[in-house]
Amino acid sequence: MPCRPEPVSPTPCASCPVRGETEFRGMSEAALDLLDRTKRPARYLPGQVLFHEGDDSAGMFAVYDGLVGIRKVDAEGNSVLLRLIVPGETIGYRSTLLRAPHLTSAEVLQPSVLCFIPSATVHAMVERSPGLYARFLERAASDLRSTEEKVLRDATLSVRHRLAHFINTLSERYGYIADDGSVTVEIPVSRQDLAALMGVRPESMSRTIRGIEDEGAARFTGRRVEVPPEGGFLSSGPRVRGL
Amino acid sequence: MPCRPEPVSPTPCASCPVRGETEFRGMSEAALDLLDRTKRPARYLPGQVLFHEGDDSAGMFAVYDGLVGIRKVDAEGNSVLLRLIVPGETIGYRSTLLRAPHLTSAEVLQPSVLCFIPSATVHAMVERSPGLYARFLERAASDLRSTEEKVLRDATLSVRHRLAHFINTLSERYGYIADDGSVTVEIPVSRQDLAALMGVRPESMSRTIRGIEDEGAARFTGRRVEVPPEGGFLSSGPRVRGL
DNA sequence: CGCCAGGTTGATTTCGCTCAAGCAATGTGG
DNA sequence: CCACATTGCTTGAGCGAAATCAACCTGGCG
Repeated sequence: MPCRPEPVSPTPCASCPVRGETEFRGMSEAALDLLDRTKRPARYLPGQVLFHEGDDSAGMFAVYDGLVGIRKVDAEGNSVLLRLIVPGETIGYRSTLLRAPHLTSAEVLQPSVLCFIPSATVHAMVERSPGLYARFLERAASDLRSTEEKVLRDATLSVRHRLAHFINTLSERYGYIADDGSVTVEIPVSRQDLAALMGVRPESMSRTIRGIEDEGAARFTGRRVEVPPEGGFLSSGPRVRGL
Repeated sequence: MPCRPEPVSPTPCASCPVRGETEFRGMSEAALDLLDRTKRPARYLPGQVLFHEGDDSAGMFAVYDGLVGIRKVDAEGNSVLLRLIVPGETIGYRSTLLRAPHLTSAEVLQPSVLCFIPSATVHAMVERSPGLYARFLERAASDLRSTEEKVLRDATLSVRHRLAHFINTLSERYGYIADDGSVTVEIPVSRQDLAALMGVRPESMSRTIRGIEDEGAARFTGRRVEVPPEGGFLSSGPRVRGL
């Protein structure tokens, strides 16, 4: 449905505002130069798929701006959204570095600017700066940590508490605090994807939100949540199962 | 409850039967020599804890023989068994390499022989053989993959199907095929841990097993399962939700 | 012997799924 | 410009799977 990625004029990596958070921080001039010459920055629209599970990797993507979702689908067509990728993070590093097929698919969720970095460039860079390996290992470890935490949350928390936790983490990036202390958070994904992110059916998501609204713990309007001060919803945090 | 680890006489790494599957395959003589001089092989008994979540890492463990479980516990005391570590795998590499606290705990589940490798040794080795980083990245990627698959399975499959899948994977290491084609699998963990591995309560595990027995899809006796030929249970594989 | 942890069973409840319909917003072709 | 699909979200009714709470075995082990 959406159109092709539209190339944008490259920002030099040296002055890239998010590079300091990527694996490409602290690299040599030469390596940075190679990156500058071969990267392909482009604008992507929601719905565009960067790669599918099983595809061979042509390279990795660095998120400059926007939001991308990592999805995994089983044989019966059930799917979960494993995680969201925000600016400063990279996508597809595993497949590129290990020259292995993708194990997940990646789909643009918000209008985004991504730098595509061809496999050859990545391999050339890790050859020259061995420190890069350590960075990617950190990234892998971080992804592993968050996925393990997700396993634990999904196994022990109710949908409601999982949602609270998710909105809590969102609030760091997508939240604003009003004068009265209430917090408004912009949820950057559709209801369906929100459900896929919590590992439940869309209907269950709807009902959970309904329940929260009914008791006034928060107000959902479209993709916006408003949590009252001393939010009966967020600050309650993960408690016992039935609350 | 169980006693201390009991040191065993070291097998030289050069003739270690499982080294070919570890990250320490294909290393230089010198590095291997360092490993030989500083590793501390010992025998461990079920129940012994190698480290707790939050502990600083003193080094990593290589599993020579036996079985270790990786556990994660939340604030309310709920816990899941994230994965089992079998011979040829390493434990605690993340914390050691990144000099970060452990994010999970590790508990011996079967009588085991483990080589403890002090942090200093690990760091000295990765300094000298940069290829080691690639190996650990592979390991991290592999752990990430299996954890992502677990998220998907837990979200989409019934307890029964998750159990079938688990026994299926166990059968590769712990299964024997009888003359009549039936498969017997040794389950190397307690019922409690089996439940924690599936992310359910022990009672639910009991009932699930009961249900499978009642319809003759398999026979459970203690820690042994016998699945009849053309196993109505394993080969059925993950199907629809309700089967 | 009595205790205790691990495991099973029973009764009940609750949560989330299924199937089905309804509804608003958007798009499309005549 | 209107009739009509389509898509995303919500709601309802009923069901089923797993949690909860509680009791009760069983086999080690002091």
